[in-house]
Amino acid sequence: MYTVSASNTAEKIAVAAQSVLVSEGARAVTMRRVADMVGLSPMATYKHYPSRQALLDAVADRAFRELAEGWGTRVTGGSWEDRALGLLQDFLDFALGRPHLYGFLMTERRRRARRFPDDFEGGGSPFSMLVVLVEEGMREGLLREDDPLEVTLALTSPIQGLVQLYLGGRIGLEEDGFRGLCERTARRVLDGVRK
Amino acid sequence: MYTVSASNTAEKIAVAAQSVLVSEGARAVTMRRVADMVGLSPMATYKHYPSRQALLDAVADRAFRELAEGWGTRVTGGSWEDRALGLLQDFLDFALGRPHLYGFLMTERRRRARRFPDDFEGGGSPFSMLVVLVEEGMREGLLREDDPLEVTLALTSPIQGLVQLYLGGRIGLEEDGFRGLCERTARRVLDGVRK
DNA sequence: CCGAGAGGTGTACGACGTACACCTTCAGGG
DNA sequence: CCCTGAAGGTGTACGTCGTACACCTCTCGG
Repeated sequence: MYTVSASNTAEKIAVAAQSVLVSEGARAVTMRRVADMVGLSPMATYKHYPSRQALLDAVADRAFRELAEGWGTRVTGGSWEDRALGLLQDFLDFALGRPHLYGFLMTERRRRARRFPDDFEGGGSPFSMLVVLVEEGMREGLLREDDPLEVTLALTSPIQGLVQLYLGGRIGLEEDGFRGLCERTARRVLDGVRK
Repeated sequence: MYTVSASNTAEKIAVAAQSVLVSEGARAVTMRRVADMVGLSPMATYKHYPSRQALLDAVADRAFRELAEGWGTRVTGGSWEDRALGLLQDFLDFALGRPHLYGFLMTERRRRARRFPDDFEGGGSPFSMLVVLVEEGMREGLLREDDPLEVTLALTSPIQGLVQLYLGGRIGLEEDGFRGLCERTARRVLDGVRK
């Protein structure tokens, strides 16, 4: 018999940390503040996580797991293009709906996830789902024969670049306008900009 | 008659801050450390910059100005494609050669540069140079008629996305391999991934 | 019963940004 | 000539942060 939930105090701490991270960003996640939210002294946190960094790592893992459940739920049928753009919407929902979390997971996190095929390390990332879709597209003759992983990168990286600009305040568009820009950009990659 | 260099102490401070930023990142730029490098007490810094944030802003401005001098020097002639890929190389030289500075200017900086046509706010950014090239490409019938700004974004944002992944340690390639990936990705955007 | 580990506490240290009061130097107007 | 005020520099101190450390107090298996 193994313990199902070792100690939910650790979980409570992670939940508190995650809520601060989501609403105010990683800088706002202080040990004292998190401990306070859970009703503990700051040092009690260290009985569950050896350091702030370890706590943030745990939060990252939690967040990844939660996110993995939501991917690909928007559009499950329809044309190849509909499904691809559905994944795009899922990704933008996350990036624009939880910008602090996005910034934390995408730009601050080092240490994890190597080898770009993994991207989000879990199997259920939008990246890996798109890889499957790209392979399908090649089989069906919709896409040019090419390295599926690199083609997927060609489709995802422009969105990541645009989101980076948008969240950095460098694109003067409302959210709807920005979503439109992302979709147009995705189509340009599909069809090429060359005559 | 106007002052040519108001006070080079302020400049010395900025230079010191910049060197720390370039070699170790923005987090490592502390007032005490910078002051020490210049041979001042920490509080003396505040006679020249009202806050750490203001100092970092000044460093960002310096860095932008320095960078603007180097763009587009690599390839001035050759085919349209050669010149476009030359700008790509310039950009990668910067991003991979000074990763901390890149991260600071591209992801940490808020406050500045709105309206994506500006991008790097100066006229001499690789973005604005590429806009010119894209407009030329459209005039000459090399590129499909389209919004030049958005087409330029379609060409630059994948690179930014890839660099973000690479600097985040999420792409398991050596620098040369990564540069190759960037070039192949740029070509995929030019030609489209669709059959 | 007891001893150990799990979980909790308060105190304290060193780093940080920076407010504040103070000092020095020096140019220029009375 | 003094005297004033700005420009530039100093040391001290406060509040915040991560976290090391010594300590306490349950609970439970031997």
